[in-house]
Amino acid sequence: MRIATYNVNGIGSRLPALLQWLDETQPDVVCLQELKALQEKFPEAAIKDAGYGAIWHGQKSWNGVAILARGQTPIETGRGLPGDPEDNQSRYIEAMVNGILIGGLYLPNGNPAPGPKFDYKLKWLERFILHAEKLIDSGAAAVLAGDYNIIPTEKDVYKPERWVDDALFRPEVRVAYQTLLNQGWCDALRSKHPDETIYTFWDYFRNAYGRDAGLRIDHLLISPSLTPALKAAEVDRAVRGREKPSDHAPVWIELNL
DNA sequence: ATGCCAGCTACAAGCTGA
Repeated sequence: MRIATYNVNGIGSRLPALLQWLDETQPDVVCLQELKALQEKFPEAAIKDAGYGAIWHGQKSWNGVAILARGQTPIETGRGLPGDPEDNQSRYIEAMVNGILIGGLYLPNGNPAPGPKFDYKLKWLERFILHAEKLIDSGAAAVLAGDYNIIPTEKDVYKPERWVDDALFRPEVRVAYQTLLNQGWCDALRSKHPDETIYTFWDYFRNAYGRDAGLRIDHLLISPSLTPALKAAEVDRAVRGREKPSDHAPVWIELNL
C-alpha cells in the first residue's frame, strides 16, 4: 500500500501536474495540502475520472486539505484539528482507508517569528501533539502525513545557519517534532535514509531547485504498529523540475501489509 | 537586508507562502 503526501500550492493551477503524477505512480492514498480553493471549487470529477474517491476541506484563497483513495472514497473520521472551536482554518482532515487511519495536515508556517502567527503555530502544535498522543494510545495503525512546516534537524536544510530564527527551524518547533517522535511516531523518510541529504521543498526564488537549496518539511509519521511494514520511503523529486510545478515535491511510503 | 517567484482575489495591487 502506497501512501503519499503532496502540497500542490493551488489545486486550480496544479490539476494537470497532479493528474499526470497520479497516472504515473498510482498511489493508494494521497494527502493534499494548500488547495487554495473554496469547497465547491475542488475538481471532484477530474479526480474521480483518474480513479480516486476524495474528501476535502476547502477554504477561500488559503490552506485547504484533501485525502484521495484509489478505487474508493475515504471514510471520514474528522475534519478540523480538535481542541479549538475558534480555529476555522482548513488544516486537518482524517479518514480510514483499508483499515489505516490517515491524518492529512497542513501545519501553519508561523513566520514572522516571534509574533501572532508563530504563536498560532505553537498552539496548533500543542493541539496536534495531544491528538497524536490519543491516536498512539488508541493503538490504531495510523499515518500522519502532510506539510509540517518543520525542518526537523540541521541535516534537513541546505544552510542551517540561515534558518536559525525562522519559524520552520526555531527550537520550539523542533522540540515539538521531537515530542511526536518520543510518543512513538516514526519519521518514515528519515528512517529509510538515515544519512542522506534529502529535501521535499525548493522555493521558487534564485533557482533553488537547480542549486538543490531545499528543505525537508513534508513528513509521513507512522504509528509503531506500522513500522515493521515500512518497505520504502521516497521523494518524487523530478516532479518539482517539471513545467509549472508546485514548490513542493510529492513524498510517499510503501507499506507491506 | 531585500527581492527574487507564484497563486489567489479580482481586474490592480496586495497578501501569503517558506
